Amino acid sequence: MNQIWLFKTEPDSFSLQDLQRASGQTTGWDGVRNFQARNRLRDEIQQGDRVLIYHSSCAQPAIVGEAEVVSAPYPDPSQFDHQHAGHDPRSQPDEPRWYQVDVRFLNAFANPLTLSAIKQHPEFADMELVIRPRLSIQKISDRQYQQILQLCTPQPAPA
DNA sequence: GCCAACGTTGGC
DNA sequence: GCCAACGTTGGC
Repeated sequence: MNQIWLFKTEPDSFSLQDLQRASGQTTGWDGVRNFQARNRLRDEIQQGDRVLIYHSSCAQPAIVGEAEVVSAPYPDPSQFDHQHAGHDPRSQPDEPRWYQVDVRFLNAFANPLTLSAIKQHPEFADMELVIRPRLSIQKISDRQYQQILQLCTPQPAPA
């Protein structure tokens, strides 16, 4: 059974549109440097899982679209790259500290679901986005996912 | 740009 | 293993 996740990204660094334009509409989701998020990437995420993409630290924080996990977890290569901001001197190739997966673009929502809208909906009160906003890899329940999809789909035009 | 919340580090 | 200091995140 595939799980649904929410990945946060700062659109100034890497946006959903960047993913859409990427080669094969796919990118390695590198740069996660938080242990709980790492544990989920390494131990729980599976190929085929669904990913909601969330834009943070921007004018309109919102869930903006969807992607799909298209690889198994593997060590984040940037941790070994001395030129890279994600370099971690404590990582050894035989004992990597940080992991990533590859994600492929699926779609951009016609109506992005803004954080302020999420906070206005009582049924989202237990979302990790609300109660643990700093965690960068979040779990989404099936029920939450269905509600999010409904809110992100264009509403029929008034008659 | 501010600042509150929170994760990580390191001395003891 | 505690906890103070420090760094980072991210909404506003």
